[in-house]
Amino acid sequence: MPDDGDVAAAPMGRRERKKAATRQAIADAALRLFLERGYDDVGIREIADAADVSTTTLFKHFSGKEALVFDRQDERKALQLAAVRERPQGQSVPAALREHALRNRRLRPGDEPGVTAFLELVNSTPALLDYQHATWLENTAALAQVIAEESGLPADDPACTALAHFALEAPRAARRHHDSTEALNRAFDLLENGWQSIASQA
Amino acid sequence: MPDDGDVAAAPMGRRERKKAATRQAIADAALRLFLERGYDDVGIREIADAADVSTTTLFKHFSGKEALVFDRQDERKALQLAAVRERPQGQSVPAALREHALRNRRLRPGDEPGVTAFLELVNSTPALLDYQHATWLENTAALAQVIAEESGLPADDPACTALAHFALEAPRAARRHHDSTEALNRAFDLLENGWQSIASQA
DNA sequence: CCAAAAAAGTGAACTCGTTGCACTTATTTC
DNA sequence: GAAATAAGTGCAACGAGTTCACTTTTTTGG
Repeated sequence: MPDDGDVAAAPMGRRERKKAATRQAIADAALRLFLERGYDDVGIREIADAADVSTTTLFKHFSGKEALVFDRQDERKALQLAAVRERPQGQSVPAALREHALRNRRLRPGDEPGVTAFLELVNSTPALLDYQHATWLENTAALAQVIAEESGLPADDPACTALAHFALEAPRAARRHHDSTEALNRAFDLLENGWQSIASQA
Repeated sequence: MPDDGDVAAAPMGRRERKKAATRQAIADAALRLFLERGYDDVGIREIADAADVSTTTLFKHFSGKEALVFDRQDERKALQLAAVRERPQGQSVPAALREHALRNRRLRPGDEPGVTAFLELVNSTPALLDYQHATWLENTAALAQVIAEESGLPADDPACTALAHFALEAPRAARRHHDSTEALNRAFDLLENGWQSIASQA
């Protein structure tokens, strides 16, 4: 309680700071337990106990068990939109999406050790893969709009939604193959070739 | 024991017939209750009671609550594969998939009244939409193989998986737009145009 | 400065899908 | 006809998620 060591980062009241701290404590406890013993073998009540809060409080901060793991998906979404908006001159929209997808694939050796363990956790837990994909797809509308802007097509052209949706699905389609890089490339070949005839009508 | 509507089925023993009857009783009770009061407002125990079985028995016949609603998805999958295999001469694979998708869209006027109510139930229940889509996607591998056969591409070419996956996703992408027919067509335009350059390499 | 609103947190009880267990039938097989 | 096999039973339990009535803390404004 007597915690006066202010680091003065943002203009936050005490209340907001405490709230953020509670949230962080919960997320940290959850991630630690999940990494130690696996997602399915850790219960909500255990997490709440470890973070020293009640389950009620936990659910006021997170919408569900899966949400405990993905605390920062909004950033990923924004990065994807930026990748399209700020693509090199002359590069097509699907080409930019391809590049971005390739760049953000399951990371290679030489990342922070925590990151590897995190991805291992996600990739080995069906419930987490599903949740991640579902939230990833929420970017469809925003991405479709960016695509429309960048292509000069009407904002509500269903072709933009289609490209957005397919681009977001591509990683999941590639997941079935041993060589995920080639699979991803083939999927984007399809989209890139198909998009040419659509974009040329604009 | 009422006569089975099934045509020329294998010689069923009494045991198998009773099992099938129990299964049907459960499915019937479930659908009736769901249509009467909505999916979320009917519990498993209620359904078991209505079908006069125990919940244990219910779960020996169906893998979960959602499976009670979709008793015959295998047929739909087989029909899609057939639509590609038996497409008209000279029609491309994605064109056949487009036709099939358009033909099987929801709610054309003039079908049996039960069908309309059923689709209404599914389309208004997120849990059912998700489940339906998940099982629909299970057709990806089979569809990819048919595509490979029909295109002369290697059986494990990721491009086939990509086209299969995207074609199965197209209806979901189109769902966001008011004019779902146009949206579906735009999505398949993308795939059809893109596929030309891939298929021509075979 | 202090009362009262607002927000965070609590703990327990509850719903609901789902599973495990020990058990009883009914049917098939030898 | 006995033994193997499979269907079905009833009940208790589990865990995720939600709700409720309640306490504590922080903010606000007269």
